[in-house]
Amino acid sequence: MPVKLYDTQTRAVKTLAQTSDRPLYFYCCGPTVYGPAHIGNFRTFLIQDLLVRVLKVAGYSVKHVRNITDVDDKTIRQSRAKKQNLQEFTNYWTNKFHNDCKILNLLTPSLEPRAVEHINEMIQLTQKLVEKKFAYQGSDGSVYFSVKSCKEYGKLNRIDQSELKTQNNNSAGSANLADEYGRESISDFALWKSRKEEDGENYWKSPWGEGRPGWHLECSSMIYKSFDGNTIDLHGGGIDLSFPHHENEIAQSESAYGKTLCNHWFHCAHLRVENKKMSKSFKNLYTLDELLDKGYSPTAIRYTLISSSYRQPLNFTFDGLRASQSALTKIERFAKALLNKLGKDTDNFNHDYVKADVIKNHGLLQDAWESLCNNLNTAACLGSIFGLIGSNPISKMDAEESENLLKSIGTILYALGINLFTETTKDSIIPNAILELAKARWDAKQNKDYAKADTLRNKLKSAGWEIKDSSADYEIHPID
RNA sequence: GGCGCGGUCGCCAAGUGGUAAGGCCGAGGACUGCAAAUCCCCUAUCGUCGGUUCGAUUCCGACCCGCGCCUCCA
Repeated sequence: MPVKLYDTQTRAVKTLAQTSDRPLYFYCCGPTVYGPAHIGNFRTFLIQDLLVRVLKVAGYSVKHVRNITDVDDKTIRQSRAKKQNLQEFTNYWTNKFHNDCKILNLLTPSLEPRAVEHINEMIQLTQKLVEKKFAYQGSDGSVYFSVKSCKEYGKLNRIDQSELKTQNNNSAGSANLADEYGRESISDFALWKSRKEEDGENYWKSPWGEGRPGWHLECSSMIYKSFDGNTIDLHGGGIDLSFPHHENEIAQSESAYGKTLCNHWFHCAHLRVENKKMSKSFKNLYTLDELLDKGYSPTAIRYTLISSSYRQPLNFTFDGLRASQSALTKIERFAKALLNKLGKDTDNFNHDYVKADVIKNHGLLQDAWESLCNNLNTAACLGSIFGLIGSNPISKMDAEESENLLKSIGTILYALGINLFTETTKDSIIPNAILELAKARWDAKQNKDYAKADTLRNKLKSAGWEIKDSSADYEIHPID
């Protein structure tokens, strides 16, 4: 099944095609490791992960490279503030990032290059640009890319160079003080930044003196190294990176190497929180830990962040999180009913069914699967799943049909990165005293001693547990 | 000012040139000793005004409103 995806550059939905028999080359701008990633960052990483998963189920092989930005203004500033050396500091936050990724069920990329390990490549790239007269050393010692030397500059974002020259007059932001740096033109950007006092020990030797790489340069170098200088098939990141970061990557790489950097650009829209832009002053910039502390499950968080169109800004709300949790419960009930039909319990569902099987026919969920292949239309996919659930098909199905449907659901859930029945901890930590009270109440109820049953139920309630009966059994749940 | 994105049921949200998926919440019903859970069931003409068309929410134009980028923010 071909996977189609919107391309920022051509502004059209295009089919992703693997070049010859090599994997699809996919590069993502990864995190800058100077603190915990927030859920907005994770939206982008989750959408990228969703794409990789969909590609796998669709039968593509993918080389997924996601970098770690571990040397830049922020990492240097923060590490010095904490009086740690840069590596010690970024290692800590890299580990934290990996841990968060694991909790959110992100697949590990094929390769995770670190910027600080590519300084030589960055110097070589800068040298090449200087030799070819695309770059120059400014009066402050830094090396800048000359935007006017690059005729195609602006092609990703359709920006006219004449606009760039006057941007500090037209820009909504504050004036961009060109003379604070040694640039010839306001739109030129730094490839190599000369050493400054505030960089501390974080500098490297180069033909232009001691200094450190510019941010844009890092990705160009890591892409070149990771994919052996080949044009890559797909490049992703948050929409804010489209300009200037990705535009600058194109300018650097294509000017230096004379070949197209990337054929397809994949950008994820931003997250808003309670309808406000995320910011520390609004106190709405949540990290994964903060949401987990509030009692939301990782699966519900993941579901919330991937269940609407990645090209639209997502308004993240706690109502939305709760809605996701309810929706997931609905899917779990359905899967459980199917499993019951086969005489199975839920314990091994994720292991036995949630897999990246490349199957031709997704049966009753073919529509759901095709929606995912169509520009990652998760909303339509989920709509199909719930449509099926609502049609109440299980009673009419035999064992083989039930088994097939479970396989189809498992495959789609793999693509979505959703595991079911993972909230087992709640049940496993019920104290024995509570278990005994609940049993006593159930027995009283069976004996039609309702007064006693209700007394015991109230007792449980005041201890923070509620009972939910079905005809043959009961469940114990903690009260939120 | 430039480049973009959007305005669909209370909230979230998909979608199509032929009269609107789905989720959450809510109403009603069944079931239940009661409750919960569960099941059933109900709720929109798609920002405004024009145009094209046999027919537009879907195409075109104008307008109103919201949002993003144009500062090393995913």
